[in-house]
Amino acid sequence: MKIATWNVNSLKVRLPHLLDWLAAESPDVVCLQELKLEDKAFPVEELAAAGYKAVFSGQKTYNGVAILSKLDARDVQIGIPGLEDEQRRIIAATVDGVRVICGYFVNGQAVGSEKFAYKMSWLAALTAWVREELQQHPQLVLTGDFNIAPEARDAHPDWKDEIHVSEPERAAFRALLALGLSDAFRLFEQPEKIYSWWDYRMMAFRRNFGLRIDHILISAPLLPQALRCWVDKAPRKLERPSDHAPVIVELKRTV
DNA sequence: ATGTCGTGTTTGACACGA
Repeated sequence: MKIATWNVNSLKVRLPHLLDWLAAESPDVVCLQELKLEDKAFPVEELAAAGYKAVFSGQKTYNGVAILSKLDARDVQIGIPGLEDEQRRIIAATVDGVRVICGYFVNGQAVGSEKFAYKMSWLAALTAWVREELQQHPQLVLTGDFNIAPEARDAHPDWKDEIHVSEPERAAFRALLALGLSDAFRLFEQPEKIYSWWDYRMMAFRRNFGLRIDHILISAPLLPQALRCWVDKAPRKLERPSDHAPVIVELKRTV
């Protein structure tokens, strides 16, 4: 069973990339972020033709999340319960007995800004909710664009901005791990300087000037099932790519 | 190096978010 996350930065623009990638990689579950389209514009039929069901929560221009799956997605939850938020950042569903939470975490813009305060309070609300979800669903995957590079090795050495690498953000990431989750990528030996996002500017991708901010966290009962986890840079090399590359975890599980 | 994208509107130029 392969579970993937990909910030597509406009599903409308990236649909051809996505369909090609689904055909090539055949993931069982795909969490998408930054759809940037309203629900009525979601490409339900194109994805169904590719063999995927979809649940989604979108809005005009910004944000928007979806879970694609070969099997049915059950018990769909949109947004963090109890959190007033117009920004469509969270969708959760149960697929084949695994609770999948797909998140487009707040960017935060700059440490100390109003948006940063929103990021930190949003992270606190998410953490409290995921704690409850874990009690209901021991087999849980929390994945998406976290907009946090957890450790120094997850940021290019020349990264100077504080946002995405600040201590409060990293502490919030560790608080999620402390719920009993593990960063699937770090369960395995990995090459150095593996990132999942590169700014469109400054020829960042060519220079590998990136951050590892897209993550797949898995709960303890799933640990024995984890086979591998990797970043797939192939779609980032195409014409008109998303600024993010997909991340995939493979679980030993029959679907 | 206010650099590139995607989307939207106050639309063929600029604002915003990332």
